[in-house]
Amino acid sequence: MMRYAKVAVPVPLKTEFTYSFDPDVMDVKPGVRVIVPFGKGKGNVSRKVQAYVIDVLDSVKDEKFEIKPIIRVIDKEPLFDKKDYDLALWMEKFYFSSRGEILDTMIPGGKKDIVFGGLDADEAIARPDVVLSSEQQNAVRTVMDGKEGLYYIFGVTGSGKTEVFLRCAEEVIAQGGQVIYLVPEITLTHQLALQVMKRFQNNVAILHSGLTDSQRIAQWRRIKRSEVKLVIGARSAVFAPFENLKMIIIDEEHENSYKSGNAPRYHARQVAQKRIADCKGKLLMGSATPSLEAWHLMKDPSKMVRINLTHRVGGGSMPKVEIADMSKESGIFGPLLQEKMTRTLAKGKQVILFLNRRGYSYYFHCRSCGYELKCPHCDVAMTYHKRRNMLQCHYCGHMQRPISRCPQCGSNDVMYSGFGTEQVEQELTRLFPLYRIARLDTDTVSKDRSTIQKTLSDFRSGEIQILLGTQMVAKGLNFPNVQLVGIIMADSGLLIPDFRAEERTFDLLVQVSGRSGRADSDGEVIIQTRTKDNPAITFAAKGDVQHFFDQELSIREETQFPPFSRMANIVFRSSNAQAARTFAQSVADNLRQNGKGIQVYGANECPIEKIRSNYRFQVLVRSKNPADLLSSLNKVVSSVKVPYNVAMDIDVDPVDLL
DNA sequence: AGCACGCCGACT
DNA sequence: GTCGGCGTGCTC
Repeated sequence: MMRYAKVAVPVPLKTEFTYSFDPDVMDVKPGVRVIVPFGKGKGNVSRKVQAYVIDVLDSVKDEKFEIKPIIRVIDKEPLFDKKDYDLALWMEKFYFSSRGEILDTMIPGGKKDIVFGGLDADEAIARPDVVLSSEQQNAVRTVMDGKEGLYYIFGVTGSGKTEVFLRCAEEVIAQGGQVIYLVPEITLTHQLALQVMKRFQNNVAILHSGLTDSQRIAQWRRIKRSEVKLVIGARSAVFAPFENLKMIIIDEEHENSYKSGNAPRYHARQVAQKRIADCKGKLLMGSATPSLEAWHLMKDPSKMVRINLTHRVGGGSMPKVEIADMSKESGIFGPLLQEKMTRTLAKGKQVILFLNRRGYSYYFHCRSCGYELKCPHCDVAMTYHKRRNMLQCHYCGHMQRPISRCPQCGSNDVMYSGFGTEQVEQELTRLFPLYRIARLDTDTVSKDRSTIQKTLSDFRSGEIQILLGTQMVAKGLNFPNVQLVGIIMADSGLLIPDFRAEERTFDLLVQVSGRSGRADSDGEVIIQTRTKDNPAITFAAKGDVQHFFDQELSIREETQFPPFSRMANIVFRSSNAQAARTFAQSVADNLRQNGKGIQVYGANECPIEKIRSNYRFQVLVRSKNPADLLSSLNKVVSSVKVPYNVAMDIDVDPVDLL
């Protein structure tokens, strides 16, 4: 007798599909993965996809479609249970994704996080015998003796948050609980993994990017069988299927990598909150620069308990920060930074330089007709890479030969302007010919992974004196001999049309500054900027984190931006601009008419109007009440029919609006 | 999403 | 004449 299985397929369809199987031949039960034929495939044969078994039925009412048989069963034992599935359903409602795609994200072996990493850990995992400062001890006690709920370790860079996290984890485990420890993608390295492994021995499972699918599944099973008590991993580790979960730790809570950029656009912090509420556990987060969402919650201790760590533990103190006004300068290095570099290097100390742009130069611009060169597929300027002698689009990767005359009017009066790390490196070799310089950005690293480790160990040993890089040098580095950090262009992120531009700039400045003076009291930071009065810059220079966040928070309150409202960004994309615009407009109208308690903006072009030859429009929806936002979106989304040539992507709680 | 089918333009 | 562009439809 045939039986039937309801399965979820990893496609953006919110329906479950029914397949048949012979129970004498196959052991199909809820929670296992199966391979099923699905839709049309190459050469008229259905394509085979991995699907997730939700339910098993004895009979099925007469359906008008053909029921195909399951091809094979992948797992002997279930990989997910009712609780995991319930979480998937919660996410389906919350993030407007499909259960199939969500399960595919939750469970290893499906879609994997594309992770790029390899830096040293910020605060090397201390030996367990290390003596905690009284602040740290107090932090551990506050968390462990408190009741279930949300806790935040707000501590300056280098204040020993990691050690507090690990002590709390140890205590929870000692009490029989299980712990998930989330770190930003970039932090999860072999080194950190080894150290955590040493400390927690065989009680730990590490979900990192280097694992193969089968290794990931093996780790997942160990978690499910409670063979381990601690999981450490990036964003998706928040789904680790512990039966007795009691604590989730989120290190560097403000990091954007906790928000997924595609398919189920979930935020790990949000999912963590949900899981913690369900299991009555504790959510422990920490950062030197909290997200405004967290900062807002901390204002009310009944919602989130804030614990301050005010001192550096490595013997260093906070660096002295100076702003260098570049509004009247034309070069890359102003006199102040150049002079400080000369002095620092002469003392035998090291320098880190930060610039958030790679490549050689940015804008190709014709001075006679005003033409600006853009990528043919994207609404983005092409970047010139000198070593490769190529123009490259940093969005789609398109490359073309550089040009020397204007393609529009033929004039030779053209120029490239704006500089990136490649040009800075060239300038450095000219200015400081006696020192060894290394550049760390995706261009120098993508070649192979070992270069990054080599560069860092050469820097640590002092063989390299100047380390120049993008985001990659902004966080996670802890080099005691670094006494000067130079931020070459602090305002580069402020021009982006996004309500979080200042918050992000501030975070970055504080984090980069934190690389200086880790081991002594003479650390210095020079912030070069053309907008010296911007609050993100002035507050970062003063190291005044609290006042910046308070001020930013009151602006958000006045303007009713998050965290004082909830937002969704609906993006419509199509190779046919008119189709995208028309449909976006109709959804916007529909929302205005049928939504309740929401504000609707648009439809408008996205700030980046075109990416990969897709024209993009957006509708922004916002509400004071998250339930109104979700129900309005739900009502409209389920009633509209998305045209076949338009893709609609709903991003709830977006981290950027580009 | 991913793929096939089917109908119109410009090319070895 | 065919190759291939993208508009349309469907997935148990």
